[in-house]
Amino acid sequence: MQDADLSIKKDDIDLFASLSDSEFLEVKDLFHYKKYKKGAFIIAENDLVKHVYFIRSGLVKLSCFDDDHKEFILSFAHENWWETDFPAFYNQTKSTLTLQCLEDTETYGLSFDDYTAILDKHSLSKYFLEKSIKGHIANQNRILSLLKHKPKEQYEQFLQLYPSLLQRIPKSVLCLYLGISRETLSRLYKTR
Amino acid sequence: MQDADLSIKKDDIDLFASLSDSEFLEVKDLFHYKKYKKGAFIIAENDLVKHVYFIRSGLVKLSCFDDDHKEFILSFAHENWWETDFPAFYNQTKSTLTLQCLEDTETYGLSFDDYTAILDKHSLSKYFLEKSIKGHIANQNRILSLLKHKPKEQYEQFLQLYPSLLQRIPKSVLCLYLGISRETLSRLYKTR
DNA sequence: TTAAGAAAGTGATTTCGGTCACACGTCCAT
DNA sequence: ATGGACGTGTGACCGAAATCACTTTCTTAA
Repeated sequence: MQDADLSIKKDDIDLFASLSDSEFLEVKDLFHYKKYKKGAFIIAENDLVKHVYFIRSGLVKLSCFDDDHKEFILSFAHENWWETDFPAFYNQTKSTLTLQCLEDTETYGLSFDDYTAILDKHSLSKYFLEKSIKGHIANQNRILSLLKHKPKEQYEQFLQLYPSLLQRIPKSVLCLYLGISRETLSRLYKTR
Repeated sequence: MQDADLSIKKDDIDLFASLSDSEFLEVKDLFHYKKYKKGAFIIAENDLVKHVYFIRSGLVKLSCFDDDHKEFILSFAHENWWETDFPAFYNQTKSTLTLQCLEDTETYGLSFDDYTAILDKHSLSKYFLEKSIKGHIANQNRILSLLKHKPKEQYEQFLQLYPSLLQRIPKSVLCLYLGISRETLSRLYKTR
């Protein structure tokens, strides 16, 4: 294995695009590479959430569990997304959510202190603002389809928005995201 | 009516807090004051969405209508919130959402061009990023309570998070936000 | 190759919440 | 004061989806 494989490169994260070469060299070591196996937890319940994670490759789910251990999926995050338990990250408190890999995945972790530092020093807040707005719009669409609570429409919206994800996510997991039972989901996409 | 009443002051919008007096003078004229009566539309369907609105006082609802004119409420916005039809604002296209006043409300509108300009010139992106992250966390909580779709829990979460809003919003409107029928909402808070 | 487990399909039954219908009260404007 | 608009409460009914129980198919690892 060569050295080159272990060090982060400028086009590994789109965040670096707006930085000069010297700025990139300043910040590159703040991003900590880590590899997880399918099924591994990046964040487990009650972890202290020290990092926000850039997903370099793979697929993860951000979930919440209720009192009877029923799972609900807040979001899927795949290549080029940032994800973490945001309430816990921002307040530097214990997680109430879990972040678990649906595939082998590679991440770059950025600590809270380093995150706040680069916002100020390199005015990268515009980058994160854009990501956040996109997320906000996606969330609103999600809320809308949940409000309408028509299982068929929800499934079809997912199909339309994320056709490529459909192959990567088991139906038994997808239903935890759509908020419908495994059985109705199964019955859905055959009667169409 | 005196002059002073018509001009924007530094503590009218928390955004101005991070600006020096001279910076404030530079940008203050970009914010356009407008007053709406209860029931008025700030954004009607198919409007070109030119502004993002800071709610100075009052209460508005951001809604979506489906094909049979059924209404769904994406969010309520009250004092010190920014609101608009974000997809339409960011792409400068026609609105698919409506923004309507539940009370007499005062707003400061900021145009898209001026918005993008002040992000760069005065690095106010950190301010908007913080607002956006807060919105993101609120949206995730909302998604979670919709996923669980237990009417009782949804109502109780709203009660807990926004107790003061409860008095300002008719039950017949609240149910469009909670995603439950007027009747079940009515039956809910007496059998507890 | 096979055994074990995970994921998915399907029928039967139940239940929660939506819809419909109507009554009641309050607040204005005529 | 009267009529109308609006917001709300409540009963009866019905249907879509959850739940339960079981089978079948697909993975994966020994």
